[in-house]
Amino acid sequence: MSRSAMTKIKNSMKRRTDALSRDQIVEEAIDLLDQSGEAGLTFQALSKRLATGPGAIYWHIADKNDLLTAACDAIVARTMNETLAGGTPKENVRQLALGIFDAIDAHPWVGSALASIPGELPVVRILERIGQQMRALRVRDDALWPVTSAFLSYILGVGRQNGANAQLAREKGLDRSTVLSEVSTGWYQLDADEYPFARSIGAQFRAHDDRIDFLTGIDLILGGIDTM
Amino acid sequence: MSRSAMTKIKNSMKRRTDALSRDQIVEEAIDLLDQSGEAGLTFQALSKRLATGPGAIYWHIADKNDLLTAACDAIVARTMNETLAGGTPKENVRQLALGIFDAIDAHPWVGSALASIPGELPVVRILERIGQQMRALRVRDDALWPVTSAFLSYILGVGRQNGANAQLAREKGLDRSTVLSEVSTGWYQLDADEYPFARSIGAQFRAHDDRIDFLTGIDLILGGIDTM
DNA sequence: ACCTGAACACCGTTCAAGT
DNA sequence: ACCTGAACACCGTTCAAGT
Repeated sequence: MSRSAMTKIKNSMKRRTDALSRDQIVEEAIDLLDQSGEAGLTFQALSKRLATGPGAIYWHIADKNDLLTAACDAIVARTMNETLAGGTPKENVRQLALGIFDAIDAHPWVGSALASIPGELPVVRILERIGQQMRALRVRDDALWPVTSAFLSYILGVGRQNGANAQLAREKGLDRSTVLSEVSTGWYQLDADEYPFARSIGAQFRAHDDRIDFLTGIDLILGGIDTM
Repeated sequence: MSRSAMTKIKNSMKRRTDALSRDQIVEEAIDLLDQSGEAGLTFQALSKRLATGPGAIYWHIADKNDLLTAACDAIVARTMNETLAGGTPKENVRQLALGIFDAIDAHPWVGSALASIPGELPVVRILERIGQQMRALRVRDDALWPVTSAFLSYILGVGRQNGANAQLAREKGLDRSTVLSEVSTGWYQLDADEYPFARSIGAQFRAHDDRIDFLTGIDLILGGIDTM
C-alpha cells in the first residue's frame, strides 16, 4: 500500500532515479492487475507506471508467465499467513478454502493464474496445507494423494471459475445480479424437454451465494472422507 | 473425419470454389486445436487451411471467443451423446464425469475453453445431466443447486487442470512421466520444515493415475451426499 | 550491472473493394 | 450475400547502444 503510494509520486517524474527491483515490479503488477484485470497487464503499461522502458523489466523478470506466477505467489503467500492452522483439521481445511476463495474474490486474476502454473510454488503452498490436514484426519496412506488432490482440484476449480466470472462481468461492465439474471433467462429459453433441470433451477441460481455453495462442496468432500 | 479429409484435398488448391459454412470452420478449428494446441489457433492459420482470407471467417463467426465456444460445444455435445444416462444415478454421474475427463484428455484445449464460457451452452449441457441425476438421487430441493454446482466445479476444475498440464507438457516437448518426476524433484528440494507433506508425497505423486484419482474425488462427493 | 527505447514478429479485427 | 486481402492497432520480446 505505502509502496504503491510512493510509486505514484515517482510516476509524476519523467524518469526514475533509484534502481528497479523484482519485488517492486511484482507489486506494481499486482496493482495493475487489480485495477484493470488480466488484459490490463501489459509490459507497456507496467513500464510506464514504473517510469522506465519495457526492456528494463526483462532484466528482473524472465517473461510474462514468470511475472504472473510471482504476482500470484505473493497473494497466495499472504493468504496462507493470514489463515493459520490452529483449529481441528476440518476447521483448518474450511478456513484455508475460504481464505483462497476470498483472495480470488479480491483478486480475480489469481484464479486463472493458478491454473496455468501447476506444480509451482503458489499451488504447492496450498497443497501442503491441505495435505497436512489430511494426515491429521488419519486418511489412509495410499489415499493421501487422491484425497488431497480432490480438495485442491475443487478449490482451484471454483476459484478459477469465480475469477473468470468476475473478470467477464467487469469486461462487459455488468454487476453480478445482472449477469445472474441474464444467464438464468437464457436457461429458461432452452428447450423444455431437453433442459428441464436448467429451466427449473433458475430461481435458485439467481439467489445463490457463491461463498456458501463453495463451502457446501468442501463439506461434501469432508463428509465423503468419513465414509471411505 | 471424412470432412477433414475433404478439406485437405481442397487445401492443395489455391482457392476454394464452394461456399464456407460455420460448421466447416468449426470442424477445421477443432482439427487445428488438436494438432497445434490453443496457441496454434490463429485466424491466419485457420484461413489458410480453409483456402480463404482471414476476413472471410468473420462473416460466419463473431470473434475468436465465439469460435472457441462453438468448437467446445461440438466436442461436449458429442461426448454427451456417447455417454447415455441408462444406469443408476450414481453410475450415470460417474459415466458422465469420465466422459468429460476423456474428452478433455483427447482435446486438452477444451478444458480451458470451458472455463472461459460459464453459463453458455456447453456448460449447461453438463449441468443439466448432473442436475437430473441429483434429482433422481432425491437430493433435497434447496440443496439441488449447491450440490450440482459442486460436481460441476469439480469436473471442470480437474478437466481444466489436466488440459493445462497436457498443453504445458506439449509446449515444452516433454512427456508425462518426465513432467511428473521434474515436479516431484522440485518438491523434494523444498524446505523440510515448511513442506513435509509435499516432500513425502513425491513417490505417490509420480505413480498416480489422473483418471483414477478423478473418480476418487467424484466418489468422495457422492459419499458426502449420503451423509447430508 | 542495469537501463533505454526503437524495432521485430505476430495476431485479432476491420473495411473498402470486389463478385 | 459472401469473400478478398491489405491495413490497423496492439502486444510480448529482443537487442544494439548507452551509463
